Amino acid sequence: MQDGRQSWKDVREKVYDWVLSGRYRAGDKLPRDADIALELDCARSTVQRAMQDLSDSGIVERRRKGGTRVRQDPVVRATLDIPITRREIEDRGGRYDYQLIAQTMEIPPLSVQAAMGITLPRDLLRIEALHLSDGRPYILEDRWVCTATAPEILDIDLRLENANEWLVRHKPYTRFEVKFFALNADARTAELMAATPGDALLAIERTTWIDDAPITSVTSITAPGYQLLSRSLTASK
Amino acid sequence: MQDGRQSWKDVREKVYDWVLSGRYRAGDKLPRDADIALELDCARSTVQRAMQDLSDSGIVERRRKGGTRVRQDPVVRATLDIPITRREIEDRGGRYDYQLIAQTMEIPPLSVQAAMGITLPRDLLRIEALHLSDGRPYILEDRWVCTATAPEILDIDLRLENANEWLVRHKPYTRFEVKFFALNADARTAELMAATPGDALLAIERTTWIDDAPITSVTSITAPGYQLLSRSLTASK
DNA sequence: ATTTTTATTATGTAGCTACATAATATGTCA
DNA sequence: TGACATATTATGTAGCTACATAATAAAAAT
Repeated sequence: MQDGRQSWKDVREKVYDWVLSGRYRAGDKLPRDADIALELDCARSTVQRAMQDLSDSGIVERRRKGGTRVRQDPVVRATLDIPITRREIEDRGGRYDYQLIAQTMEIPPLSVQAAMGITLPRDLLRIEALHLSDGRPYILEDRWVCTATAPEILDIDLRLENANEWLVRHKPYTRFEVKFFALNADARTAELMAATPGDALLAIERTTWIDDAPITSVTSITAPGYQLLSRSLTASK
Repeated sequence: MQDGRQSWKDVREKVYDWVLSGRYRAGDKLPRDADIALELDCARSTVQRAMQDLSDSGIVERRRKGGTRVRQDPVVRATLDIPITRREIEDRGGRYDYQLIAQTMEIPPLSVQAAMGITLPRDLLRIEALHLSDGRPYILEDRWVCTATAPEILDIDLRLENANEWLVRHKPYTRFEVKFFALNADARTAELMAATPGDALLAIERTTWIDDAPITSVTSITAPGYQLLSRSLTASK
């Protein structure tokens, strides 16, 4: 960085220090960007970038003409990376295995229809598969694929190729939703996951669309003890 | 927007369309920003902003001198807003109630010490409290507060004032971590939450620091059926 | 007094330039 | 040939200007 110059990250930190030190408290109005720029001796565009980031992080609220205020009820905004399962395992140094359990054409249950936003019921491709880490069950996935949106998947041999990875490479999406919840392992899940029936398992449901057409909805049931961690934010980037 | 001008969001959409259409596939190298700017007739800075956003979303990878490539293994990057419980309930039109269960000074278990990064065990303030929605148990929180970092909390009457809200207003943090997992309700939790022992419950553990000093670590056990949803990303902003 | 219109103001954004930075490619010397 | 120094290149960032946009405040009209 050049001498007299300072990064927008420095500006963000300085402004946030004002909040930390109590110079500005929850609900207080901050000076306008131009005045902050003057005080910190930098360009308004630099302040703008810093304030935008503080706004993205949920620390301040900005309104045109209204100015910038410290948020009353700061939300905790966490960013989660949900990697491809194979990578998640291999990055930890584990051995990844994939096992197709079942592949059928079925009319999905109402819960899946709702998640995908489907109105008239139609046969979808259902794939049940097991992801293993070092030979142990890691994630049990129950996937529904809309063959109207992704007909090419019917030509794939899903015993050899992983549906998740094929979709992620060949069917980029424009929108997605993720849902987290806990469920008790039923007898079949417990057997497949080498768990005890009744065990509390973390489930992650993901649905993707290309524009308004649903591509796939998958519920990943994780092995007992699985934990999902956020990437630390706020001071990072 | 002025006539000839186009937003960086338009540029992002156009470039993403190239990925969707297959003009550039996973692993392919995209033209340099300057050339894209020429093709789309806009400034390089606009392309830079668009590409930065695609990079943030996990769609492309950028490296100085190396250029920009479509990611091989796109990660699903979800953003979660974890609001203050009172707001979460009131925003849905519910009635919020808060109930302090216990307040003690204790040496925390190893798991909490680990989460906070504490080396030498010391008495911390432990708060157990129940958040209710329309009179029904909603979240059971088990909180540990580092009284060295936040001594002022000892002057607060926690029967009247909610520890979470007090901390969030008076102890802004510079770093935090979130962890999600599932657990089976034990007898005591089941009783407090009006659940059945063994029920699978979603738990959210949050720890905050100011610089390197831990402030608080809280495990929020949610009521049966609780679901956590992501804010939809990618096409938004 | 109330509604409507107009001015004002703070943030938002695009384009430009100049330079920093990091990674790679090239060239030089032993 | 291999190690090291140097040049090149694409992205990253700060500062500037100009104008857009939205929200509010002030003024005018009913």
